[in-house]
Amino acid sequence: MRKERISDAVIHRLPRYYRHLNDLYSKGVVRISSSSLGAKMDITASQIRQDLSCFGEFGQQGYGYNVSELRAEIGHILGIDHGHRLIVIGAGHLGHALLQNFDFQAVGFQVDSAFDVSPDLIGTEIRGVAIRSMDELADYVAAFRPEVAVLTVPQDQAQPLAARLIDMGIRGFWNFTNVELSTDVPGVFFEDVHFVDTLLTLSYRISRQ
Amino acid sequence: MRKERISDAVIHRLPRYYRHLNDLYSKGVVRISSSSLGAKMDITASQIRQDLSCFGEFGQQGYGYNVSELRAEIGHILGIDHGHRLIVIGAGHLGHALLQNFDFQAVGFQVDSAFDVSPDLIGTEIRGVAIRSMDELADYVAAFRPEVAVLTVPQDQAQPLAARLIDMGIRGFWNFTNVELSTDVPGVFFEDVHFVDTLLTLSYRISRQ
DNA sequence: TAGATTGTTAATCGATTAACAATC
DNA sequence: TAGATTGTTAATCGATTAACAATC
Repeated sequence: MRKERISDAVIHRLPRYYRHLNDLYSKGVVRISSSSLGAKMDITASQIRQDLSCFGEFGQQGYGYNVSELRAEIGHILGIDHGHRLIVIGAGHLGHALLQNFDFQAVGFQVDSAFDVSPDLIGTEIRGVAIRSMDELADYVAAFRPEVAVLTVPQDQAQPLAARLIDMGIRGFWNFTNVELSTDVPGVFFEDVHFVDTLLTLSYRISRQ
Repeated sequence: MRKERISDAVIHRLPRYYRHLNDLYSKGVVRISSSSLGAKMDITASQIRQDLSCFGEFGQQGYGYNVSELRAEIGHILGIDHGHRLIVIGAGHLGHALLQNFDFQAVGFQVDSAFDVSPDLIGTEIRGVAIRSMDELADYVAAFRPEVAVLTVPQDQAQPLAARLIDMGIRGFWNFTNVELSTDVPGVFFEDVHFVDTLLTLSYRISRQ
């Protein structure tokens, strides 16, 4: 039974399902039951079946789920087949690390340009991605209409830059600065990657016994 | 009323409280009520008071909370005053970015060494942190007994490396590789920073209207 | 057919919110 | 003192788990 409103709890489990199914797929596993997937992921079979039922019926009684099929379905739910265009703003160490290591294509994002203010970087290329001047940003966005921007810029620039980008039509922010971005423009989404939060959670855990 | 068992939901909100209190503190705000903090953080005042009550009584009726005091209390709860020692394993782009940009000291971690296999990197220094050969790892850990390791190594090395480090006595992992680490040794904690999960969440959101 | 496993409904559990007496 | 706001108890809401008929 498809659900109207999907809870955040479910949404946040989807990428993890996708990751585990990818893993099974790459190992050549053909079918899996909710109970064995649950064992692998350390969650209940019930939860898996409940979660999936929000989006459709992907299994078969007595058999379980076809790994390749379910992987494709969840990928589709996550929108990896939309071919979203993405730009990277800030090509310092972190931006560079992402461009160098992160497989944007594998999750359906197309990147061909990053932007920075440093004359040393402008004109260079990282893994086929051109680093352009921030002066070109507006023209580029107007011409190629990317939907998502990755922000790896200094903290104090993040919010005003986001505001500018929203005006230009950017609808998603993968934000690596340590500020929480916001807007009153509807249909704009932020994913803040707060490194410090996860390290503090770890600190909390190792600090008590 | 202090709680026995603190739920994960509460634990995961603590770093965010800390971040916001830090922000208020740096702006010179002296006191804040649960309702104005709630407005700033977009959660209910009730939730804030419930969360804090797991750890003690930090407010005052009719007044609210002293920002500096509450910040210190939450910092203490998170263990930022433990002076945990930390090492970085892998000094590629991401490791480099972290060493260059991330303020470990501000959250109470001491770092003086990173480890890598690349001869080009071994012997160099990033922001005062020495990059050493992986061959020195065992001796270093035995001598200085760091508690936390940051993993920014290739995927296939992550799990065996973690096993080795656990044997050496490492109890916390800040894991940037795209694999979920595990162990049956008790008292060892993992914080996986799965970049791809947050980007997929963003993808999900921008993909439906 | 018999066994396995689904999707879904119902039961349980836990987390969030509301209410309020206590008190600064 | 009067107003504000806490910490906590009780009420509500939502998420997780259990159970099971349906069926491959």
